[in-house]
Amino acid sequence: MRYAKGHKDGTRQHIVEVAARKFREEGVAAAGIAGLMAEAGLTNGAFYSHFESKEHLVREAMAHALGRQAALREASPGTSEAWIRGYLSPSHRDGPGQGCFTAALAAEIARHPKPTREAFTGAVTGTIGRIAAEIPEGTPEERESKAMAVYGLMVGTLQIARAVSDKAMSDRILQSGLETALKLIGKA
Amino acid sequence: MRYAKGHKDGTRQHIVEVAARKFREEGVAAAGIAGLMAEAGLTNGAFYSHFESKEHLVREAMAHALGRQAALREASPGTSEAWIRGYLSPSHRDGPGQGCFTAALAAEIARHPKPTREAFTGAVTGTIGRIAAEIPEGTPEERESKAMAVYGLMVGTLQIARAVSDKAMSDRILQSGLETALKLIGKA
DNA sequence: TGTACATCAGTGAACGCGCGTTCACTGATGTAC
DNA sequence: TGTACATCAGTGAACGCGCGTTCACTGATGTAC
Repeated sequence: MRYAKGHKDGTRQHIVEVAARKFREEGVAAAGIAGLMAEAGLTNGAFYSHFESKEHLVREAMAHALGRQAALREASPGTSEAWIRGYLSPSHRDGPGQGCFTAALAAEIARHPKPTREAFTGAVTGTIGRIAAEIPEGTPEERESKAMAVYGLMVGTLQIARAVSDKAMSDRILQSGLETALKLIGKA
Repeated sequence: MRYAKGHKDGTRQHIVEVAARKFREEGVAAAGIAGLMAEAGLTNGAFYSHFESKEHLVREAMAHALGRQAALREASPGTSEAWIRGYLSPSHRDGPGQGCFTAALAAEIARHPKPTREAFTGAVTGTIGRIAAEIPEGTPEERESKAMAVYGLMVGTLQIARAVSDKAMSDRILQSGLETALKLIGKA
């Protein structure tokens, strides 16, 4: 068969989306090429006509996931509170595949090559900037500092809530993180 | 050769220590049995006369690392501030092998079988309890809630500081997390 | 219009490798007689 | 005291398996003449 114009770009995009989900769900190391391609409806061999290596796909999947999150935030600014409530919610905890890339994979990204970590750094800088922009009081430095702490709190809290086996305790952890996060940005 | 009494226990303990370090440094999935045993000065075959499976070693290594951290904290109570300063320091960021197990592996633990997550839950409960005990004000519930948020902040902040490729930014993230954490426990 | 060839996204078998796990074996020592 | 056997921590080769990656091939379509 021959393919319509833009077909290959579409396929590539589809692989990136599947990867972005599977990496967050299973971890980068645990998600293999063959399984990924099968879920995208292709065979393993096609992978290397789209990407140079698995590491390059990691970069693209990360850019996709982080970019999507940024776009969603930009689309509805001034709603830090709603964003934080969604972030520290049971449904985000229970659905890592469509959730925060940082919470799912920061520890693993820390062990990846520098180009991957550089791409990550750019996205984190953006996220912190967006949080800082909505903090009502303080100098720019104070607001950036607070935004960093709030983001750290959100990421760590979500991770601990995911790792803990006791549901009631997990819920309390989310709730506690939420209250403190809102207090820090001056919304409670 | 025949071995002295207690020799096998010593060997086992040594394997657990090596594993606790390598898991934190490389991740559980990326640290293999053969490499682990070689670093412990043994060959791969000996592993299964000490442990039932890799997953059982994960549990033991986690208990070891988390227990050690708890013991260190108990040995010098009333020094939350010093503990938090050490936690959110460049040297902790740069030495995950001897550092916080949660920050290094929480996301991976979340994908492990329930018994592993249950052991993790117990340790986290203890850590939160110790932080809560040193918060000066509030009802027990309020102090537990604050302790959960502080621990989440510490874990997330350390992870982001580790993943980011820009050293200056990483330092600022640690510093910001530190200031806010101290403020939350009423020490600044 | 008909034929020969170029294009190219995707197939699927194979590569070497390291994984977790198993197992027959080693060899130094302790014990029984 | 000397010999035969039991014990057992550790060795190292091998198991099947899935990994990331390579590559010869397929087959539908577009293009040239």
